[in-house]
This record gives sequence, structure tokens and C-alpha cells, in this order.
Amino acid sequence: MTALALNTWQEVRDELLGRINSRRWKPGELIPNEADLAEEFGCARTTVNRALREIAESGLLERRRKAGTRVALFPVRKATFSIPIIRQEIEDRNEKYAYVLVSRSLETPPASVRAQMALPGKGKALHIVALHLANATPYVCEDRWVNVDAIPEVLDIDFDQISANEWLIAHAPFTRGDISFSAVKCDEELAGRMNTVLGDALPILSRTTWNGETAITLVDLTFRAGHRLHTSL
Amino acid sequence: MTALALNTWQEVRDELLGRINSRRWKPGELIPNEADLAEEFGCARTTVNRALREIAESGLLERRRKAGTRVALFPVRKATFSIPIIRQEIEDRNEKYAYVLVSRSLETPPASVRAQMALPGKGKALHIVALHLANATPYVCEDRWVNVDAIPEVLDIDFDQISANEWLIAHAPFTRGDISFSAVKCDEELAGRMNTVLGDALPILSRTTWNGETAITLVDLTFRAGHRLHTSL
DNA sequence: GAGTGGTCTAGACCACTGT
DNA sequence: CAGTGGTCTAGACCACTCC
Repeated sequence: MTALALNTWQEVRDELLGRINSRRWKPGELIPNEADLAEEFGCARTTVNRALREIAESGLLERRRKAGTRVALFPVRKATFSIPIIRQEIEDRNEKYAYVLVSRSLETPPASVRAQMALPGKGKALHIVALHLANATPYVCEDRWVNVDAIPEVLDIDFDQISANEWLIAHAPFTRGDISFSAVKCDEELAGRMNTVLGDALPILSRTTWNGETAITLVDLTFRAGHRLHTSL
Repeated sequence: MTALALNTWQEVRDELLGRINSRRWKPGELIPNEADLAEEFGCARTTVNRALREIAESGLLERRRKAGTRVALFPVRKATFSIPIIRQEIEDRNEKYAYVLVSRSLETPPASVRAQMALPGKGKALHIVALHLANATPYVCEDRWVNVDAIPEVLDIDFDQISANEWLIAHAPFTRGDISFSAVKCDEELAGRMNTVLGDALPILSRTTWNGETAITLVDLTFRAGHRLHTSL
């Protein structure tokens, strides 16, 4: 065989992807080890490793020390989803962004919120409800609880001008977050706020962010009817 | 300063994350270059590069040649969520998986489908509707169009026993996909299939997969009411 | 024990881009 | 032009895990 001479990890990656997609390497099959591939491609093992690692991260390959690298039988493909800053998302579409605070108060959160944020029994939390508008039309309703023990400064902010969304991004770093998507039937309260029809199906994105073991904030973003959250593989 | 001696890229990453989260490096600020950090940490530049690259991929840092590395002003955090194999998702929760084919026919797809799949004017496509059940309860409804020009073999398969989901994963590789998440109000047809209440809000995951510039399949997965798709940051 | 992937190192050159 | 990140190389050692 003539030497292939693939010099960049991207070229190596594409060659490997080609062999997987063309079924030259079949699902479940063991592929050659890094050293052999490096020799075949005429490059360093490090380069092959980088390519294999990227593909494995996308779910198409499964790697285990000593056991080698296999083509995944059931590739669990991974999509990366960017969490948008709502203002940017709207302005990027050349629509006019506006923000309206609906309510802001210190309350005892309901049990479900306490559970999701792992809050102790009876403390209070800051409850903020606000609307984000695109071209003067309700775009998303932000319903948020903030752990005031973790971020006491938040009590000094009236979220009249700046959204809690943006303030927290800039002032309350987090180390991890849980996200879930679901759908909700529009109730009377939401219908009033969002100016939509009672009973409409609205997509919801819920997010809890943590700094270590301490919950920072829990937010439900309820989008207007018909909204789609996009991503790609 | 005493040498820090961080020896692995994970340690370097954690140290860097600490400096970002503690605001020792503030949003928008330029951080030292790789060579200086490598010297400070007492490791190779490659190791620092690996750590910085991972953080940049998560959205917390922005890197440009010559311009250097900055802490992101508005960190667009990226969540990766894995596209589940429905059977696995159900079985992983120790529930009994079942599959029922509802319909399978060669049809002229509606304009919206043709547009999303970039199909030529008047060809037909395979339309498959099926239910996935968990413990004998409808879990998700799969409504799928398959491009028979791209995958002619698909015409030989009656999807009576194996779901199109699994058959395609094993037989029709793709190079990229578009995904969108939204919500839909349960209509009569869905209510009958899914055994839910008319008017319920149901979460929908839509996916189009491509092999190069050719669309392979477009699928709408409509989940039962209350279902949540999880991921984490 | 031995084979595989995971990572580190030191040095080098290249690609991009701000000044 | 010069400074920065992006990558490649060759070699080395380690960590894990299958046999």
C-alpha cells in the first residue's frame, strides 16, 4: 500500500469517519490501534489520538484501554445546545428587545422548588417574574427563584432595568447546571402575561445552576407558542 | 512565587476555572498567554493548551490568534445532550419496552416536509408512524419520512418488528443533523394514538439527518404529556 | 502480565491577525 | 511585522483492564 500521508488531525478524522460511514469498519468491530493507524497514515500517534478522541466524544466510537477502539453498535449521538442570552437571541434576528419586570418578592418557595434547589426547610428565596419582548410581543416569560443565602447581593438589585438573567450571568458564576425541556399547557396567568390563547402548548426550558453543592438559581423559561429551540449534530 | 507544579491538564483546567469563577480574572479581561501560564504552572505549553481549549469549548473563554485569550463577557454556555435510542432509554429505567407499527406507506410528502428535507418536486417518500410503549403505556409517537432515493433498501423492510429508529441507526449513516425542540397541542389523532387527553401540551423533538447534502430522514418524536428531556452543563 | 489508550514533554513550525 | 494560538513530532511513562 502506498503511504497515505495524512498530516492534520482533521484529515485523519475525516478518513476515519469515511471508513465508519462506508462500513469498511462495521458497527461493533474492533479497529486497528493508534500505533498501527499512525504508521499507516504516516503521522504521529498523537495526531491519530486527537482524531480518535474527537470521534469518540461524538459517540461514534467506544474506546477502552487494553480492549481497544470499537465502532459503536448503537451510536448515542451528542448534540451541543447553546444556552442563549435572550437579549442577544432577539437582537440577532434584528428584532427590538424589551424587558418588563412583572413581580419581585421574597417568598417561601413551594416544596417542588425547594427540592430542586436542595434548599433547607423554611428559608425564603427571591422570586422574580419577568417578560422578554421581541418587537413589543411577548417572547418568553422568565420565572425565577434565587437562593439569597448564596447571593446576598441580589437583594440590593431591583430588576427593573436589567433582567435577572443578565445580572446573574455577570455576577453569579456557576460550576454546573441541570437543564430540562418540556411542554406546558397555557393557564390563565400565562395567557395574560404572554398574550396567547388559553390552552396553547408552550415549550419550557428549565434550568438549575449550581456553584459546587449550592444551588444559585432555578429558572423556568416559557416560550411563546410555536417557538422552536434549535441545535445541530 | 513558589512553583505551582500542576502536572495534568485537568489540574490546570481546574485552576483556570477557579481564577475565572473567583473573578481574579474578570469578564472581558485578557489572561496571560500559554507560554507564561506554562511557566507559572511548571508544565508544558501543550498541557496548558489542552486545558484552555476545553474551557473555550465550553464557552467561558474566547481565543483568537495574536489577540490572546479573554474571559467571555457573555458566556454562551453549551449543553451537550445525547440523542437517546428510545428502547434503551426505556429499558434503562427498568420498564418494559414495546413497539407498535401504526402505518407505513409510500406517499407524496407535504410541502413542509419536502422543504425541510430539500426533496425535489414530486417524488414519493416512505412515511412511517409508530408507537413506542413503556410498560404498555404510550411513551412516544414516531412520525417519520424516509428519503427512498437515498436509502432504496428501506423499501424492503416492513417495520413490523424493528423500529425505523433502530434500523436506520444501523443501516443509514449520517454526517450531520438538525434538531429542534418545541411543543404541540394534542389533536384528536394524537390523542387516540397516545391515549392522552385532547388539548394536552406535548413536547416534540424533530430531527432531520443528512448524509452530505442528501437528507436521509425527518422524524418527529412526540412524547407523552409531562415528559422531560434532561441534560446538564 | 501485557497490550491498549491517556497523557506529558520539549521543541518546532505554521496560520492567523492586530498594529 | 511580530505575537499569539494551533498543531505536529518523537519519545516516554503511566493507568487501566482484559486475559
